[in-house]
Amino acid sequence: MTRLVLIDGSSYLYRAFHALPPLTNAAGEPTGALFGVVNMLRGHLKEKPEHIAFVVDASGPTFRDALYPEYKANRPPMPDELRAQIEPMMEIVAALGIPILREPGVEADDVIGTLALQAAEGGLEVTISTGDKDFAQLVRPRVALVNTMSGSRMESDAAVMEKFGVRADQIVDLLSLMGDAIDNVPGVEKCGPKTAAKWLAEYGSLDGVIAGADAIKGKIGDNLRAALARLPLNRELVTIKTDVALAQSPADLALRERDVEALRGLYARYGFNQALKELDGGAAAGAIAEKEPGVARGGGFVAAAVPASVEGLDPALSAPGEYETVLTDPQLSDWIAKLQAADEFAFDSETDSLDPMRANLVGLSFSVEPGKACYIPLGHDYPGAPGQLPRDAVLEALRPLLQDPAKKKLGQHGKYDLHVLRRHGIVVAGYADDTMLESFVLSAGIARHDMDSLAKRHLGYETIKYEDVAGKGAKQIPFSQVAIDDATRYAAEDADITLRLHRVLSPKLEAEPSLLSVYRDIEMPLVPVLARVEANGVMIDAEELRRQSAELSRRMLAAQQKATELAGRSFNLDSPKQLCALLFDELKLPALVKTPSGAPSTNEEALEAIADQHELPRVILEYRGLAKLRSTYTDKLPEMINPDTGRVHTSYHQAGAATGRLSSSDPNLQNIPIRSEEGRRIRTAFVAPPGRRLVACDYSQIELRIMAHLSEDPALLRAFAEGADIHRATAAEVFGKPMAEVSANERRAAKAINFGLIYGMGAFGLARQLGIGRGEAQDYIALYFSRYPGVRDYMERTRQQARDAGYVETVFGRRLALDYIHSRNASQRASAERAAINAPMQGTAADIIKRAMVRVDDWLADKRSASGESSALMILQVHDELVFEADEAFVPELLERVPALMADAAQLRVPLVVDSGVGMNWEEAH
DNA sequence: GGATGCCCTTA
DNA sequence: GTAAGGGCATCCG
Repeated sequence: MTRLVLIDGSSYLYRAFHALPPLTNAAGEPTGALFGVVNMLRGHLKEKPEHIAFVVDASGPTFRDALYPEYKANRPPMPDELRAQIEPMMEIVAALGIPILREPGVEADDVIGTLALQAAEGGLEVTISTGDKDFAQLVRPRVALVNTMSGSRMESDAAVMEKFGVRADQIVDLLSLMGDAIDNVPGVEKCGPKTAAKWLAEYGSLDGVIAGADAIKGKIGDNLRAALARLPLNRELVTIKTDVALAQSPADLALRERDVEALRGLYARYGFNQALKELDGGAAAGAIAEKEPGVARGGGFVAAAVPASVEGLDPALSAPGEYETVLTDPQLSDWIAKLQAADEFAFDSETDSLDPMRANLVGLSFSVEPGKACYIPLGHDYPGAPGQLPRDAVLEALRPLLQDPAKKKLGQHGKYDLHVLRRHGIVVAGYADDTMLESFVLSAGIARHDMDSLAKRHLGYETIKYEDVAGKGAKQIPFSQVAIDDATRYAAEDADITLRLHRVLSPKLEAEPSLLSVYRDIEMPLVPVLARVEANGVMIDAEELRRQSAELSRRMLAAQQKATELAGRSFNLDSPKQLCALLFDELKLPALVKTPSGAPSTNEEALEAIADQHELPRVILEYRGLAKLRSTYTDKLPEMINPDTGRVHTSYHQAGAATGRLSSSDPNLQNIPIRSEEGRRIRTAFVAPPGRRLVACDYSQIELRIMAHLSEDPALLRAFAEGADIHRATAAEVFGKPMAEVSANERRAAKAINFGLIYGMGAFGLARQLGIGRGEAQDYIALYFSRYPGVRDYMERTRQQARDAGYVETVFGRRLALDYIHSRNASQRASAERAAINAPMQGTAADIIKRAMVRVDDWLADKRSASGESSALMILQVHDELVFEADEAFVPELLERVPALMADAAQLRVPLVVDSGVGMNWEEAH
């Protein structure tokens, strides 16, 4: 069967231009769109189609312009950087031997439509390659659609139905109803793909919908009726023609010989090194290497088109797996023997809950070689479930393996499994590798680290989703109810894929010594430590919180009554929308702040700004503060007490924040209020049990100290060496007076500058923070940099590093990739620059406290009271603070040792200082 | 019931 | 101006 590939050149050029960063070659010529198109073409040529064409729009009007003068009228003019890439693109296409079609007076879409049908009728297999969904209307036998950018492929009515909810022959009607903003074709207001598909399912066709329009209820029905008159025109505009007169027929479109010399020149000129290598080395056509300069920070496009790192992958790593359900003793013995013989094995547990502190074990899976894995069901209890091996006996049989520190184990987010197994009596040792953390260390800032994403990205493998076996939403069933065959496919795959991912990710880490050490020396040792901190949990005085809730309720009610009185009517104080209408429409108060979407904001800043003109804003702020405390904290925390332990157990997410910080959820114990008086009271409910105390140890000004270390600025280093109040010292420098004469206001301004520096601020932000003019803020900043030139140089160095390498690093070598550092969108770019400034400081602080946690945990390990209980437990981490619960008698030893361990967790050019406090509750200890 | 917008809490 | 998680309203399916 001969094949014809029809490439929608214009569509790809535009999409690649917008999807890729503004790459340039050595001469500074823009190459981003070109790069995307060239890789797309090489992908197609790899399939060696016999016939191929690259179709582009000719200049000049077409029949659609005649039909509808506004057609495509709101398209912005082509950017110069894109226009400059068209000629080179045509040269490369020609040199590749691909026929180019450019038909005057006919849009590329119609050329493609006509050729596709002619070819299909002539018996060719046609593939239309485009980023434009409108082409779905052409899908039929022998005509398939492929989008190399999204990686999607539609070759049948069924695929169209799956994507759009209608048949291919209904696509035109669907598009007519939806309209097309890009082409300036207005559809039915508020009618998107879902609504349009629903109507077409009901009425069969556009004509059916038009005829039945009167029966459609609601606002959307009105919208439909308002649009009725233009729907027939829409249909003409969105229909791709299949009968235009063309000079060429499919037979004229044979792929020609490529001009290697011309290609060599072009590739070299535009810096397409990988393509060049393929020309010279004769490597597989279409290969795209991940290491190609520019691609690493190119991000999405290449990864989506052809998963970049899949190239050169051992085929065994992307093949389907063979999975075994272990239901008998001999099978179990077999697998235990395999695990014993393996250097390292992957494991995964299945449970009936996402909360590792409540989950019951339902099954275990293991893998020792790619493609081979087993699932041992232990707790499937649906009616008719096959007999399973007894859970406790299986765990006993596995115990020697799981608890052997010399037996290396591998998982994906294994902290969860460590919890589950510990709660079933197995304390796993030798947990050596975690694919989530491998990915986190390798590509923080550019990738997700969940298994499904990793499998797709690194193996080109589409995993079975949890929803596929257990359903979703209200209909979701617990894993114990999932049929064992389905469970095996899902669960064994998890272990299998984990092992395969490790085979791909591990060598990448080994190749980068600094990343490897972040992974080996910081992240992996932290896993069991975090598991212990989470398992320890914190004791909460639920009664105290309930009292506070009641008190807050009373005050909220009072505020609500006052607000109703002031407004002259009742309204929902929680609704920004109603508030907006009331304050800005009815009461005509000025809307001084806008939300990101452009609506008037009712946030604190906006309300403060109008608080002198009306009493209501102040009352709303009062209500908001109280409501936040109650709903988020005093009501919620008592609900989160684990019934088994009587304590609250947060989850720390180790791959959560791109800078390397931890995040905390369920509940988040890293944002417990402290600034306001009533908020701080919540901390009195974080208590120590009788005979124990809470001890809080926090790093003082750690990020500024890191800034001093990184910038090596003499004045800053000196201030820290002398142990000065850093904000006061900054004020003294900036305002040119002795420390003792710095006013409270000057110190406040200096503090704002110091914080602003850590966040990569500009004059605008500082002005806002201090409530001063931009010019004045700029003067402060200039003054600051004149006193601390080392800091100014460091900031510029960091930006430059981010631009050159596409990433920045912490003191310990952790990297954060900055995808948007070359964005042509100035605000995105500025944002990436601020992140670049902040990440080394925030990230180094995160590295330091992580190292400290491992050391402190190790020190605490054998500290026990006479009764054998731990003398002290690490119970919380809040970015620069560690909280412990300790025997009263052990507190002095803890205070002697822990702050020192924390301070010694890094050797910087300035001392690290750790403050500590002790109390019956967290508020007192702080 | 799920996604999104807005607002607010922390370091 | 950096980094997070989460509650409530609202819109849509």
